[in-house]
Amino acid sequence: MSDTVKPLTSFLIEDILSNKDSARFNDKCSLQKAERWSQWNEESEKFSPQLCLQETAFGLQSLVTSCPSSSDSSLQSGGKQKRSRAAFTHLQVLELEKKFNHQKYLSAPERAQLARTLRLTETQVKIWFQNRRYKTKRKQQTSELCKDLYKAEGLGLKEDMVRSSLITSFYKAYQYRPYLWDYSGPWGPVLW
DNA sequence: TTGGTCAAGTTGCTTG
DNA sequence: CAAGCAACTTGACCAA
Repeated sequence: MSDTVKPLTSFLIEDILSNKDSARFNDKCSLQKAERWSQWNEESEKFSPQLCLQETAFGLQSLVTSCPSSSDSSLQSGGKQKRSRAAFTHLQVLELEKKFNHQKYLSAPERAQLARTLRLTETQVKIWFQNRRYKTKRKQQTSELCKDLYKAEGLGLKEDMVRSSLITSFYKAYQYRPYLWDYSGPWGPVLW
């Protein structure tokens, strides 16, 4: 039995809410969560976290990402709005990585197109590319440092020590997203 | 509890 | 002046 995860964006929330009486959405928990999300998204225009629908082998659907529950408070003690952090789906990240491997910078129309395709906002795509470029640069700097250390004589560094350190750091970087391995580019396994 | 990851926030700069 | 960028920082989330 394999489950698939789909991004749930505003149009899907609307879909759930408009079909709340149908058998398709008889999962009360999902409906309540969608209603809370809808309210929460209206209250917080700035943040639009992604939800996911989980399709099981039985055709039942339920929301699988974290969202504000009735017991949750989106307000912190100081009365401040709690910051949200969207978790992009595997498919979204894969497509973003694919695009990033092809080109490091997007034009406005390209960004809009990608955002539409992935059902993300243009800002989310823009920020993702900014963060990705910075991450790439940091990884390259780290690997350069490792190479320099390896080259440096007199430090007593053995090749297998450097290799092992690189493998450890790369494993750590991808431990939660192993599916990105193939898209890791020149800062990835090429290092060794 | 702690440390790593990552989307989003912040700051300062450039460009058109 | 708005928009986008680099270079961080922050805060939520997760695994060990």
